[in-house]
Amino acid sequence: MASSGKKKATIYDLSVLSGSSPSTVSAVLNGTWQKRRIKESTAELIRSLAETHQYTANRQARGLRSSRSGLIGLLLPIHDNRYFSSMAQTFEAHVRSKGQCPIVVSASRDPEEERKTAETLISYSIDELFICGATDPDGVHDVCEAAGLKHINIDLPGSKVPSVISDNYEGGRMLTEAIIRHFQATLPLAPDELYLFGGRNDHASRERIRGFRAVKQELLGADPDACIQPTGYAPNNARLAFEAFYEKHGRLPRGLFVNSSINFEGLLRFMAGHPHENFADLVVGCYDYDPFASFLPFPVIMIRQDVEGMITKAFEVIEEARPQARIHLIQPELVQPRTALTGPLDALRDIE
Amino acid sequence: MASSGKKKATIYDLSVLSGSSPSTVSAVLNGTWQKRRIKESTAELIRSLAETHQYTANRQARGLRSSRSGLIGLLLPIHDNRYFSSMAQTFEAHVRSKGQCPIVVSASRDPEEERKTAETLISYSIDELFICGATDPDGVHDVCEAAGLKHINIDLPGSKVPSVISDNYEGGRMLTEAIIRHFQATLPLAPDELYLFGGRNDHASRERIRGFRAVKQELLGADPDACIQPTGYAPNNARLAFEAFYEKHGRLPRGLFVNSSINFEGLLRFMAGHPHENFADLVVGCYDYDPFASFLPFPVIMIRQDVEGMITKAFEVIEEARPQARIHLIQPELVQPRTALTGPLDALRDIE
DNA sequence: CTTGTTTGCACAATCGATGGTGCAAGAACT
DNA sequence: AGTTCTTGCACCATCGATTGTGCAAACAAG
Repeated sequence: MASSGKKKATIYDLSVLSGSSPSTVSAVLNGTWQKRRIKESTAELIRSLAETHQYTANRQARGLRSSRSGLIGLLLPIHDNRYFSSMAQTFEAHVRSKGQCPIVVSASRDPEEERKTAETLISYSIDELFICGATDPDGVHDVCEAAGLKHINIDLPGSKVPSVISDNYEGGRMLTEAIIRHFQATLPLAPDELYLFGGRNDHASRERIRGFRAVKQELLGADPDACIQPTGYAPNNARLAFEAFYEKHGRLPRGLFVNSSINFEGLLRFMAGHPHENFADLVVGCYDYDPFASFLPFPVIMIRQDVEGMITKAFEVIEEARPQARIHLIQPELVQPRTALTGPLDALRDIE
Repeated sequence: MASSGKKKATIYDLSVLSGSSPSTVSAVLNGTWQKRRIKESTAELIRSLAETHQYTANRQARGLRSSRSGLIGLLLPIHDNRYFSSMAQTFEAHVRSKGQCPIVVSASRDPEEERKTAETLISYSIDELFICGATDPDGVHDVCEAAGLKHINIDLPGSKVPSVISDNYEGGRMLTEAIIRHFQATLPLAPDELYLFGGRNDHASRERIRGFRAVKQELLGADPDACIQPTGYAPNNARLAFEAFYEKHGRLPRGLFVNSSINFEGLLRFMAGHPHENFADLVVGCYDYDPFASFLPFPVIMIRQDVEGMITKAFEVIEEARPQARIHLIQPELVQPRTALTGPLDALRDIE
């Protein structure tokens, strides 16, 4: 690949060119020169030399010396999903606005991989780590703790440091209620016509399920265990669960609470094998927002988690001196069918 | 945040503990010890000490010395979109399998930001840079070139180094033809009933438009200029264009070629203000695949670009000794309506 | 028992930036 | 003129790992 490049200029090069010492050059270029009483004219000279020689500091050297890197990490389960990708997008904007460099990595919901990934990031001396949706937040905590790295949990809580998460109980309630109300004008739902699919034994799923069951009890008067089907997060497992149900009952439940957009993809895979008409009376509630899903041929009620709110709060909390290991709840938002919300992309100007 | 952490162990700590010199410790731990004729027993001792003290090398120090970092960068326009997020997901898997650390950053389609972001990555001594969907690939090239950094273009081509991109002309043809054929059984399309919306003056859009026009000429016998509406990539600009058309004609064209899923979101925003029934005879072709979009209430034909293929090819090409600045075309795939394809996530096991 | 080899490792310079300390020249003051 | 400040910068150790070089001890050969 193209590599004719001469070596990058260093403070030593500039020190020779300017006739001052490396430390002076360093001070001028990193902004501490006032403190070091460098003459304005000297600074000016060095700055212009740096400009013409396209100097940029070697961050590895700086980081080595200062044991900080300017990197702020975000550990995600996956990239390929609107919820997490908007998390990445929003995170990036925040980090950039602080003049630091975001580094976003995914760890596939694997506790071992989460820890190893954290180790790797630590070996680059990242300054802070945002742990988002980790399967084992406390495992990652131990790794961070041992390295003295500031960190915080998002999306799924840990018990050792503060966590900023959606109010999943309330969100679960809102979504369940919205599904039920959607049927009230016509043929009201029976308790065993409203199922929850997807998710597993994590805090978010448990809270959503708790909200789901509570509202079913309140509004439908019953809450059969069989209506809870935590099939994990893989789309294909969800698909299999839908197939199994369909096989057994000859149809889907009229009301579906789908635990995440990833699980919803499992529903799509199921549907690909069946004609649309089979789902004429279906109402789906999905715990996650996706603009395209909102316009599907059956009513899709969605929950949009407040990603911007969570990231903002997380940055506030992580800066606190002695943060308590408490959970900060961020309210999610109910999104009616056929709604196209704006997202982080709308903050970007479109360069034509 | 939690920071009781003792300092991390260094080779100097281990050298004291083991009674050997730092260089010996270094050699043992980085695998060059055979070459240095270190006794197996010495190596064993050091390895066990490293184990019990949880030693991990400081990559900034290593990178400073060796002027490599183990980081491989991916520069994206945005995160928050299934095409680019699957790019990130796939890229990450490839980099991890090479034992290196992926670093994914977005630059908002802004040429200036693209260059600055590349500069930043370079200051961390990244080893390679994959430039994906850049508005100004050659501008980024100059920055990389000056730093002697290996790089390659993906998705949008540059003229200075190899590029791996979709065959957008062929994809445009396929998609256009599929839209037209979709109407042939019923009431065939007239030339002025098939419009293209979205995209701008970039290579991908130009090629897709070229394919679009060619097929219209071939199959419909005409290709009016007015049918090309390159509204940029922002969803809201696309929405405005649809509104304007609707205002003027009282309806949308029956056939729509939408340049990207982001532009498609603009169509959704337009639709949110109008009842579904208005779009009973609509057929949309979208140049990008999104599983939810594929199941919308009107036929949506999509193009899935071969992300895995592009990334694989890019890794091959970037390793070549003297790569030519040529364009490698990767064939995209036509996706019929109501199709739920598997993606990079399916490679992950689901931990229950 | 001397000379030549091989084995096994230690030493020290180096990557580029940072920041504490020291010191000369000029200004201010007595 | 002598003393004390202040200004303006240079010097040097340091961060942790890599790597070329040198050298003693162990061993083999004659």
